[in-house]
Amino acid sequence: MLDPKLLRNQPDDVATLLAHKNYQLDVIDFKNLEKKRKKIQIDTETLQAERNAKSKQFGRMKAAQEDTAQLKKTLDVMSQQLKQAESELDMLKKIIENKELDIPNIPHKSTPIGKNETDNHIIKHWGTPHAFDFDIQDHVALGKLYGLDFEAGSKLSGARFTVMRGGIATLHRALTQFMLNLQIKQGYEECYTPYLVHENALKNTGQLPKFEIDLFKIQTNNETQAHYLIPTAEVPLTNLAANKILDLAQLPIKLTAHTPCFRSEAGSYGRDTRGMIRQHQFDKIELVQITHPDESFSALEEMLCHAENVLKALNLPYRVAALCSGDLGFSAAKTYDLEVWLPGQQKYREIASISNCTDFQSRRMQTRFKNMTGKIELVHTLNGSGLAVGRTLVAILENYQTNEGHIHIPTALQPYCNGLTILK
RNA sequence: GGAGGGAUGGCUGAGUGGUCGAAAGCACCGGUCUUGAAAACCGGCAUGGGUUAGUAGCCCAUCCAGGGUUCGAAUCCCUGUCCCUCCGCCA
Repeated sequence: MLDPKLLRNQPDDVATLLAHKNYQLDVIDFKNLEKKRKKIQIDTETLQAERNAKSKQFGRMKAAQEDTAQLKKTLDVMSQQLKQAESELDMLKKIIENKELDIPNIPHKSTPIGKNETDNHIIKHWGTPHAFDFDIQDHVALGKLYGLDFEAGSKLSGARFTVMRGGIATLHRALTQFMLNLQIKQGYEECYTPYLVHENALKNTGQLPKFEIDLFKIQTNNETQAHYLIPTAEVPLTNLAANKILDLAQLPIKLTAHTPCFRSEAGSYGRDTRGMIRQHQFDKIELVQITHPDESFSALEEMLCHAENVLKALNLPYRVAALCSGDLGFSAAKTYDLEVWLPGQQKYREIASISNCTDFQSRRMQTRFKNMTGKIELVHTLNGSGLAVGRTLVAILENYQTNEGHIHIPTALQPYCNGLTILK
């Protein structure tokens, strides 16, 4: 959520910034609602103050055994008026709050302005795509040889589900362990969290109320409150700090977790239907940092390095994109994407996304800290992949293939593979 | 699944209808004392919102959440959530 004061005091400036994110803020509507709110709130609070004063007087008179009949009459009337005023105010506040929950974070000034992914800035390349002197295969053809079973996945659960067996399953598991260990070494605390969360957790990180369609919702018969499958571990990890006032000394908090992620992929029909690039369920190592507001942009650079180090250790060529304003996610002020080279597609494909959400999430979930002067301030939250496991597996299959259709296992993963060095 | 107990400020914990935003202790901050520190003593110390030029003042709200009773609710009633203890079941 944006700072309501900023929205109130400089709605036109905010609208301009949001336009860069392809979001149109209805300034006139907003100003009108605010004007109404202000009037009703002042009226209501004045009435409340009067009621409070008279009620106290009532108590005093009662204690002194004076006659309170006249005063009670006045208070009866006031009480009725108040009920109406309060409910009117509540309704208006709800309307405004619901609108505010739909407004995305504003892009940071270092985020390049642009319409869509074609305007992203490629800021760096690492490694060179391997030149193969034979006809290469894509991960679908290669994976099938070693236990990647798309048919079994769709038989069990439909499109966009995959079963992994044998060598592929080992490689996938080795990747998660390798990545987790690396992130722990880079200073993150390893966590295991629930994969089902309440609506509120998703509201805090910005997936709800706007993007419910992207989520899997679980509703059992005897439950009053639904659960949602997490679309990313960003949700449980970031929410660990919800409703807390942290000590300055606790910052930054650095967390990592290996979890499955569940996404309905509504609106991406027909995209990436082949292979395991876009699945309803995939594993990811997530990184989260909770930082002092002054430190968040340096933390973003640091997290980018932490993600890059995974690809470097696996010797996979990649590039880094600074997302333009129009391609930014809902909660992000600035985002870097890591794109790995996929020989099978002759393309760089997103394998990690690292974002600074500034105070957008912390305001929603009330995560604050006491600064040096004892004043309470909102923290900044960041999240990033370290990395998406399924897509890394795809990259390894395609980048490490041989003429015979074998797969070399990267040295960094071999300690986790029970002596396996090659899939053949 | 059955039976009971509970949820109060950063923490512990008192408070069963009015003057309670809330005792006390701990923690924290400032001061006195001290060569310095500790101890002791004195003082300060909840959050959100509104108004405002204001991190001044004033006002409103908040004692798990949502409803209700009442002129008035931390306190009484209803519903929900979460936690704890015992029994049952269970990886």
